[in-house]
Amino acid sequence: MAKRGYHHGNLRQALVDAALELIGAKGPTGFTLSEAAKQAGVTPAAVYRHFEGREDLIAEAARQGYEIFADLMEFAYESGQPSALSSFEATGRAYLAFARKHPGHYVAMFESGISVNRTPELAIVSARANGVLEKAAAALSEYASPGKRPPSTMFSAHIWAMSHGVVELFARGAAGSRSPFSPEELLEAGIGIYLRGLGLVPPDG
Amino acid sequence: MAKRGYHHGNLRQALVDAALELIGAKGPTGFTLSEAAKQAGVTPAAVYRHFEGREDLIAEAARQGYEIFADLMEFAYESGQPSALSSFEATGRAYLAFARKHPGHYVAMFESGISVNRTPELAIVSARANGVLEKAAAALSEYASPGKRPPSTMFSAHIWAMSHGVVELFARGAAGSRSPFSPEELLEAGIGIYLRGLGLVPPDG
DNA sequence: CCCGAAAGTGAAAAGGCATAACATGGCCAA
DNA sequence: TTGGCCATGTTATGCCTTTTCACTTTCGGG
Repeated sequence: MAKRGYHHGNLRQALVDAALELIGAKGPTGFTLSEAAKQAGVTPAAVYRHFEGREDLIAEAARQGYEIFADLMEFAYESGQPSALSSFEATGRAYLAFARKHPGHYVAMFESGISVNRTPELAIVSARANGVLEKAAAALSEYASPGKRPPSTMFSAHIWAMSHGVVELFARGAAGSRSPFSPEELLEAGIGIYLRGLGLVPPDG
Repeated sequence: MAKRGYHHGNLRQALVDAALELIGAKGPTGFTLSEAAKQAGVTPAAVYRHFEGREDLIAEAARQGYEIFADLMEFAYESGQPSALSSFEATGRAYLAFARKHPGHYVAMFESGISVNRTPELAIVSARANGVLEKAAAALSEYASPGKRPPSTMFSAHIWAMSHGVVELFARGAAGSRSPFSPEELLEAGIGIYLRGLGLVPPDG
């Protein structure tokens, strides 16, 4: 697996790994194709044997991120079964956990400026991640009175939006720069209030 | 005002305007200092008579954005008075409206990677915008039963997070790429459910 | 009127992206 | 075993961007 001699052996993935590390450390702007190449022990031109360019490399990093993300969501969903509520809450927590444990992937996915519609592959895997949350929302939604519940796609969109907003505004950047609360308690409380609004959790203290 | 001869007359603001236009059109990555200079009818080196560099120019664009944003929030707040609820809802809507009407400013503020703690000025004006939302949240919060309401700073953080999440995920990028709902109805419904969770609006249909 | 400082120019260094022509060596087939 | 194909990497090159430095032009106050 190590680069023995002229041919690297596994350059494509080595470049993705280098990109992830650099993007996680210095942001999508600080990341340069040249530095990723150097880190992989190769000249910048070699990158073009495996990717169409800088953007394409970032897109592949994002794709792998969505793959991991979808897997995590599915695992969280299973862990919460058979309770619809605990399944849902587990998937909600998975979002923040993913952002924390995979900063490079997270930034490539949500802060690098690449569109999810850039390639069909990216759209598909992103839809898979989205699908898990929607499934969890749909199952939980059954327990709400039909009169006041929104469509489950809207339900999941709300949860995704709040999760994303909490991560972007309060979990990234200078620590706690914008709020005295930890992102975890912020998100937990926010989702709790939202679910109470749907009548899905009891209005206790 | 027009650039008559050697001296421009108003280059600093002309550069900011060019930057805003370019950032709004091609994203923070697509924006280059050189192109902004060209658009202002000046060589790239001239930029350094007014800004420390590329980042500083973006930061100034963001600062002006926060200024407009804070003004909008304050105006929305006043418009809703004396009702705490309508004041609050107006400020919520102002977020999305701002993102729609000032894409360049919005991107410079939230997608360019500049930190709000970059300069004291930026931190102050951002705190001013934040303060309006917090004030609206605090006023409305009075009507919630003391037992189940969160601190008003958390309240406003939730609203800000959901607004930001909706804009980022559903209002920007390929239109409607991730949801069949318009950002406006998504946000309106989401905030409505959240407020119901706090017992601040009646649980009607 | 004149002279100093503010504001813009031109040139050049350093570095990134991208392409093209060239080099290497792994692997398959005869 | 050996010859050659072609995937993979390198070197060379062009163009663009950021940033700095020395130089020039103009404005405005004494």
